[in-house]
Amino acid sequence: MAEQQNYRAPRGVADILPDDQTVWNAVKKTAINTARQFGYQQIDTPVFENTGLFRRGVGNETDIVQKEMYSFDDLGGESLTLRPEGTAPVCRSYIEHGMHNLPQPVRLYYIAPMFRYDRPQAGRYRQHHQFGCEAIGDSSPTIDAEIIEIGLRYITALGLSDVAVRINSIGDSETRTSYNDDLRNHYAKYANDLPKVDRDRLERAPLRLLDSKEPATQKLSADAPKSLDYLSDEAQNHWENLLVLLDGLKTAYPNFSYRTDHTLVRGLDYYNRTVFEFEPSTEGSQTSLFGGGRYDPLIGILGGNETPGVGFGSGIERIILETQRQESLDVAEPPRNAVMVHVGDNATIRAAQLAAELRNHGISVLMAPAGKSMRAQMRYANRANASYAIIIGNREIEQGVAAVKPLQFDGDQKTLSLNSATIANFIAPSE
RNA sequence: GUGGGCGUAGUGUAGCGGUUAACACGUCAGGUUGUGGCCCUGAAGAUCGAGGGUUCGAUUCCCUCCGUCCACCCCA
Repeated sequence: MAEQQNYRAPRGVADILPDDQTVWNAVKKTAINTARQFGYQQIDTPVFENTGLFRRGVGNETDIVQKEMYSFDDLGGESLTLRPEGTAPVCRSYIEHGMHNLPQPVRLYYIAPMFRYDRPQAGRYRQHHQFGCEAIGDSSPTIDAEIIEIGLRYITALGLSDVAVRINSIGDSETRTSYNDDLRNHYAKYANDLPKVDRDRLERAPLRLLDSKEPATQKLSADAPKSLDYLSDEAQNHWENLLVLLDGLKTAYPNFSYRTDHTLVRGLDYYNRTVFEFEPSTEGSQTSLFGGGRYDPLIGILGGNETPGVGFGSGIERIILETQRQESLDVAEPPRNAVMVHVGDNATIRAAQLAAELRNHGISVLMAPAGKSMRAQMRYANRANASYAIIIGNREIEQGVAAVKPLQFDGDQKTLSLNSATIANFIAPSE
């Protein structure tokens, strides 16, 4: 009666299969080590939050909030949203747990799934994972530089090269208004020449005209007013100090260079002053590997005391794509210690017992499939990438021994007494 | 949300308006007496993405949907 349904993963989401896990783990480990090297501590926030957190935090007019959120009402009628980005939740947690009582700045990192209802394509998924860092409670440009340095170190540790760093300062909210007005006036003079996508943006988000991909608009952007010319004295000072600090990084990172780009703006409302983006110099569209900036207004917007913050997010999937494109990561699954080859009911029972004892010695042991021929089990051991085959048949049971055969290197098969300590001693423990 | 390419066994591919849809890898089983990797033999595995249409007949042509990839949008 019921139609048979073949389920597939929903659009834009993916399984991370066992063969993918080695790369994933290598990248995550690199991320964690890098963050720790800068004194950042891990934080995990819930996968869903109250919808209002993102409406207020990310900004109600942003594309993320307008059309990309997975929002739903729970059974109690509460509107919840699958986390589309990591900064607002971390700031919520900072406020909720009174982290202003900790030594400032509070340095936090996370590796977590993010959800955005978006049309999938290479490097863009409805569920993707971000490695992110947030430094909250310090307005000094040294922290801006630190956040960018984490990116450099991360990219370097992954063996990636040809990654371009662009930075800009979009100023403070006080100066942004007059900047936006001037920007709007600049483009408005040529409004009739603008493509309609950009004409729409003119009112709504003039900043976005700056990074428009439309050639007609780009031509106008070249001599558009620059946010850097509108900085308050304080923001100007912050910006200049940041550049000095970044120049200072060149001794530790000889290949590091950056470019200030007055067309760099970001799509989340909470940013002020410093914004930056890392992208590979190779062609492609979904290229932003690492991006972020300063968000001094955010904690206040979310109801906390005015507290400065700066951070970044970096997409794990995109990083993996890039390491594969550059073949910069050489990851291989290490061999397993041993596969237990056992023929005969008594041998199987004894082999299972021995395997359990060997695991007490820290050895990883895989049972070959029971009831199959010895040849089949040996083939299994080979495919399992095992260092040793431990062979137990009726002959071994009678003599109280086990045959131990090295599979990964040349060497003779040894007959050892059927004793876990003896065998464990012969096989090097996993660590 | 817009535009374009693609959709054949687990994976990667071939194929053609017409009888049993091919190949490689992988899987499973063998290659005599209990031992892997190479090699050899055999087997299983595909309603040719789904639905509809054109046709005597479609996996092959057309439409819709779904998925995927690319570009836009946006962003990580």
